[in-house]
Amino acid sequence: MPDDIDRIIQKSYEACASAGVKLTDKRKNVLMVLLGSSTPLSAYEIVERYKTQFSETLPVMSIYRMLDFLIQEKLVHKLETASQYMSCAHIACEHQHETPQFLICDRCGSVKEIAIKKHIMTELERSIQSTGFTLAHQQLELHGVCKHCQDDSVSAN
Amino acid sequence: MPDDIDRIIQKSYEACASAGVKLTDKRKNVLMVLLGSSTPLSAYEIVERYKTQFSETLPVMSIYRMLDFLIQEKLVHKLETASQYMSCAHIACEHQHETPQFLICDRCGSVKEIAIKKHIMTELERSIQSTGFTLAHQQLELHGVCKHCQDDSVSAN
DNA sequence: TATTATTGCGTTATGTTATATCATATCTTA
DNA sequence: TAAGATATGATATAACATAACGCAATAATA
Repeated sequence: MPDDIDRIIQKSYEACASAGVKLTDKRKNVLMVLLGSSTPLSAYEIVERYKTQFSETLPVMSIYRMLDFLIQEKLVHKLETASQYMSCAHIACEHQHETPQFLICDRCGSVKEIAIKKHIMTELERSIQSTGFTLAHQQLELHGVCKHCQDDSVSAN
Repeated sequence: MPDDIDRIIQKSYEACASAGVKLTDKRKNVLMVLLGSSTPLSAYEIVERYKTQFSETLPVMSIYRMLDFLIQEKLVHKLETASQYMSCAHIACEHQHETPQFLICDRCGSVKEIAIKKHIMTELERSIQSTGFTLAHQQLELHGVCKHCQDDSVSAN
């Protein structure tokens, strides 16, 4: 896992470099916090973890700014329905990013980022455009219960 | 328009009656506030409008409770991505409610509630289920720019 | 109709998420 | 190294939301 993280960080540096922006130490650390979490985190939770992991207390304001940066560079997603932030699952992938679709487990809070099939998205878009509406950032957030939690509740019976 | 509202309120009473719950005066008034607004409102905005329309100041806490009730009875939707509330566009319709899909204009704040095509939703669901995930409340919120605002920005050029 | 239970709502306090504003520090580059 | 740009810190406050407790109105039932 740490190997993975190193590789993702490496890729992140490259992405920022080619966009002409800088992945500062603190921005990188915020990204590391998110990479190290199995669930998305709120800005305030990031403050907590940052303190634990890096022995430094950052003001929330700074965290929000760094999140803005990371979101801009598509290294982090914001889950609007949960007010939480998570690292993009595809930083180290070679392929282009597609429409992100998030499956949010309302029981354990875990989130799975899956790519929505192109043709479904195309149809969706078409049905939207017929109303004269133009989509901005396409992102779907769907709430439910993940496989793991379903299994748990079965075995609990 | 007032006729429409009367009819919707009437329908709402019936829906609550058959669900065995009560649409109190205040709950009804909150619904009226939402019905009278062309855009979704935050809980705090509802407090303001309630004061104006009904000359009575309700605590936010109460508004939240009434909203919870109205949402439960499917008379009101919460837009998670905007933290705002709006009356369901289909209270007075006869047909069953389908997956609500909201097109939220990031420029003027207006929201259009459209029904997503059944087969698109089915496909979406299938691709989700293949991951073991079970959907809870299906609701899509899509952000963009509405036709009206697009036209405005064209004529502004 | 008196008794009790339930429901609806008010009140107060506090938690959570987010942004505005101005100050300071650090990095670039001429 | 000075000038300007970028990044971060500090403080305050706004906006959204819930917890906990209690009272009052209504409903259920003896």
